[in-house]
Order: sequence, then C-alpha cells, then structure tokens
Amino acid sequence: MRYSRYFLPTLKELPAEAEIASHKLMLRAGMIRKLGSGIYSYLPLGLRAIRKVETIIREEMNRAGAQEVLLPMVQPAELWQESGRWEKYGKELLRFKDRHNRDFCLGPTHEEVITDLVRREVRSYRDLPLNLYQIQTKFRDEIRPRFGLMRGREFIMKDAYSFDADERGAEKSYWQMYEAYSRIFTRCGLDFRAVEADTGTIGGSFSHEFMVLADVGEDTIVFCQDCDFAANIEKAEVKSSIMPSKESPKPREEVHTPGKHTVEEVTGFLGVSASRLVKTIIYLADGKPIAALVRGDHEINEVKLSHLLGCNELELAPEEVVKQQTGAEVGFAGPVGLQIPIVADLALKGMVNFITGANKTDYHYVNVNLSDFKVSQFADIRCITPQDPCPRCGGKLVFKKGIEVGHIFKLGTKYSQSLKATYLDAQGKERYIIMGCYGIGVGRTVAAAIEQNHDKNGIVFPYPIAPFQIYLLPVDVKNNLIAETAERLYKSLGTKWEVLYDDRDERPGVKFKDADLIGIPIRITLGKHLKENRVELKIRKTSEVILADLNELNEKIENIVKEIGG
RNA sequence: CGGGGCGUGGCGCAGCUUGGUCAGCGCACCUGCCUUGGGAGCAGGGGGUCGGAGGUUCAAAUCCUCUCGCCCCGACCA
Repeated sequence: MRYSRYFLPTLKELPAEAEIASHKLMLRAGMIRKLGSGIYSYLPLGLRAIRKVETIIREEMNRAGAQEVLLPMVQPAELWQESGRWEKYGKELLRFKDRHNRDFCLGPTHEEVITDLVRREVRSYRDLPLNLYQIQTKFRDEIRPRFGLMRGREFIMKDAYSFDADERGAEKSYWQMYEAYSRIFTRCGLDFRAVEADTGTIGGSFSHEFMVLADVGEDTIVFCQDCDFAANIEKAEVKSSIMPSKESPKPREEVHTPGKHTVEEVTGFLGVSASRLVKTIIYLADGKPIAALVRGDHEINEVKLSHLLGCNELELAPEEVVKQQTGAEVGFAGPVGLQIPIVADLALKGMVNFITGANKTDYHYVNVNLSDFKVSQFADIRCITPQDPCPRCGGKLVFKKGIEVGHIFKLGTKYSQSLKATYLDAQGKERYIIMGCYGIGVGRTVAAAIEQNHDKNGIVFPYPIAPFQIYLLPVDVKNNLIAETAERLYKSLGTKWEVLYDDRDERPGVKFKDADLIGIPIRITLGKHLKENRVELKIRKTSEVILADLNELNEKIENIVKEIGG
C-alpha cells in the first residue's frame, strides 16, 4: 500500500476525548473515529488489525471443529419473549418497531437466534455435537460506554454456541473452546490469564474469563502464587478461618459520633482499627430491603450476595429507604433493632465487642455482640483480600487488573428448555440439547493488545496482528537512487509481506514519527547508506537497527520475523 | 439514572468573571520559494450562523431559561 494514497489520517495532537493509551493511540494512528457515544468507524488501518485478529480466531475455531455462520442482527421480539429475555434484558436491549408496528431488537447476543435455528434442524443425537460461530456486530445500549473500543455500544464480537447430547459431550466442547481461546490469545501476542468467572444463576464451575493483564482493566483478578488458582474477584470464594476472640463480651454502650459517617471517620474518631467495626449496608433485593453485614476493613461482594439471596436485581437502597428502616441518616445504620432480614459475612462469627451504627443519627454502639441481634444467615458475602489465603491451597494471593477479552460459559439447558430445542437419543427418547456459549470481543482484543504494547512514541503491534508487517521508508523521494530502489523493493517485498510504502514527499522526521506511531513491526529505511547498497532495518519493539545489504535483505527480514514471533 | 466537567474553523485551545475594540492563537490545509535522517523556514491564502432554540439589552461567544451532544466517577458486560 502506498501511503500517499492510503486513508490514514494520523493526529499529531492528543484527542481531548480519550483517557487511556489504547484509545488515544487508536485515534492518533488513524485506526478509528467516533460517530457517537460508544459507536465507532473503523478506518483502513484499524480494520486491518481487526481482520488479523479475526483470521486467527477463524483458524482456531475451525481447527476446534466449529463452523462459521452469520446470523441476523435485527431480531423479532417473539423469540425474545419466548426465552423470557424480552422482559429481563432491560434497557441494554435496543428495541424498535418496523413499519407494521411489530417489535424488534438489535441483537446484543445470539442465543435466541441460534437456538431457534438449531431446534428447527437438529432432530437426532446423530446431528450432535455441533458448534456454530459467527463474527458479527453486536449492539448493547450500555449505560456508560467508555474508553473507545474497550466498551462500545456497537462492537464486533465472535460468538460461538455449542450443542451437545449429554453432559460429558458438553464438558468436552467447553474444554475444546478453552483450548482454542488460549491458543487465540497466545497467537495475538497477549499476556493473559484464564480465570474462573461468575456463572450467574446457573451455577457450577463452568465459566472462565480470559483476562488481558493491564492496569486500565475494569476487572480485578486474583491468582495464587503457589497453585493454579485464578479467579475474578467476583467469584473467588473466601476460605474462612474463624478465630474466636478471647475477649469476653461487654455490655453495649451508645457513643456520640457527630457527623462521622464513613468507616474511616468513625474508627479514626474512636481510635480503633477498621477490623473492629461492622458495616451495615441496606440493599433492595428485587425491591425488598435487606441488611448485609461485613467487617469494616472488608468489601462486600454484590455478586455473591445476589446469588445467596437468589434475586434478579440487587441495588443499594436509596436514602429514603435507609432512613425509613433505620430511623437515622445514612451512615449510622446498625443491626441492633433492625426489622429486616440480616445477612452477615462469615468473618463476623468470631467477633466480639465490635462497633456498629446505632440507628440514630450521630450515634454508634460500641461493644456490640452477636447476641444483640438476630442474623438470618451467615455466608461468604465479601471480596477476598490480599490477607486471605488461597482458597485452594492456602498459598499467597496476588491481585491484578484485567481486561476481559473472552468469556466461555456452559449454558446447560437454559435456552434449549425455554425455546424447546430437543433431539431424540438412541433410545428414541426426547431430550434437551445441552448448550455452551463462547464470546470474544474482537475490537477489545485489539485495544487490549495496544494497551499492553505501546511506548511513548506510539503503538508497538505484536507481529501476528500488525496491520502491516513492513514499513518501507525512503527518506527523500526526490532522490532518484532512493526513489527507484524504494519502488523496486515495494514490488519485490510485496510478494511476501504486507508492506506500507511511505512514498509521501515529506521530510524524514514526519515519516519516522508516523512509522513509530502506527507501530508496524519492521521498518526499512532507505537513506544515506544506500550509496553502499545498504538499507536500515529497524525493529519497532526493541529499537534495534540492523544494516542490511540489498542482496541479503529478504534473508535478514526472515530472521527478524522468526525472532519477533511470526 | 445520580454526581462532576466540556461544547468557539479539521485537531488542540484562549476569550466568558466585568456584554461593545472579539472572531483570535498553535497545528493541519492550499499556492510559491526553500529544505530533506526524528513532526523545518519564509511569504501569501482559504475556512468558524462561537452546539441548538428562546429571552434580556441600543449591543450577546460573553448574562438568563430551555434543549441537544460529548467526556469523566458509580450500578453492566465481550
């Protein structure tokens, strides 16, 4: 590709709208442009990177035995009503009507459509197993789109669905996808971890998220230094080791704590550590108030809590509800005297003489004990902390931030039941098909790769997903020797590699800056050494420069490609 | 949805407090000269109903009201 003819609008200055490195760089490198909040156009360079990732995905999905399909993006409401998600999915589902006033939605995911397709065609156990995937645009009307391609409303996703006759088959399909995903992200040059993930209302241990390690990641993942335990913090169970206190219970006392709402304020005021305090948080679980109790230095885990309560919706109670239930301003809630169900974290079991709110504005209780109120249920409802031991082996835990680029999930018969997708087994008995679903955010994968691979000069594309492999840079196109050699190299190298040929009549500095910015792995510079028939090979990643004779150029390039992971 | 911030040529911004001399700067773009190893220089030039609507006023980018859009912080997810 000739740069002079290529639609590649690079930006010298930082776009004001971008916060994180990948977003800034994708805008500056002319890969994407925003059309509206969470909606982006892919420019040629950005699309090339996306296509590279897609190609890797296709190869690995096909290798794993999956077959590619393409499903509609516009979907009739009837299907969603049948599965029950027309009501459940909420505002993320973008709904609209056609000219006949029939309801439709834009597909945020495709379980309904694929299950409908399969239920019409699959009749026998002989048709199973089956794994179908597509790479397609999804639309989710996200509450808050963010960070460019990291969380868009419209985004490209690879989604796959497996269909099996029995549990064993479903497990096999699941682990095949696990393997395929590991290969895909490895081939994309990413530093990632597969972690155990929340399985929602279905339960079981069959869900993994593929997390690219990056500080800007929106998820916290926790893994063990000593064993292979790795989980999303939402999921990581806390292995409780209750140490009964040796203190003997003292009588409860009310203390004046004017204007002290937060844990820090109260413990600071009373001069005790946060672990002596018990936080009382009022929630609405499907609209009904409940109180959750965790130690002052612990964080409540809402995913665990909502599973425990078995509710669809769990939200922090609004101020009025808190006031009504506690009779006090927010910040002074406590379990003593509360008339709503109380769920307490396991860590409370061993606690004696702790501090809570007094359900009275500007007052707390000290020396509260479990005998002072009634706990409906003790359970693991907090987030694991670095002080906790690994729940598997007791080893030391490490916490990192991750970007979720893939999620695999065993669905079971959730959709085959609601949509009646059945087959006949060898005995002629009708059974529900067992499903799994598997997603990869394609654009997000590119963004995550950039997040992990950039420097102050720009993107440093991992070779396998680089939009071009070689950046051919003649420093002066008015110099006949340079220009003619460049033209010749452009043609010959082009038979083997993808070459971006910077044939612009620009000063060298401009070209160098752009080359660094867009991050093509190998740069070939034609300049002052050309008189001796030599060119410069520069490796973007290491900044290493190699002088190469023209007649040994191909060989040298091949060596570099081998080195940097072709 | 709650909280915070921002909308001024393509991009980045100043001007707004205290209305008039305010349509301005840098980059980009066009023409010419010159220059060619890390975003050169000189000269000339094009481009903006100041997000939109309404209002106050002799006079509004500036003050008031409404509205639309975007970004950031919290509940979702690839």
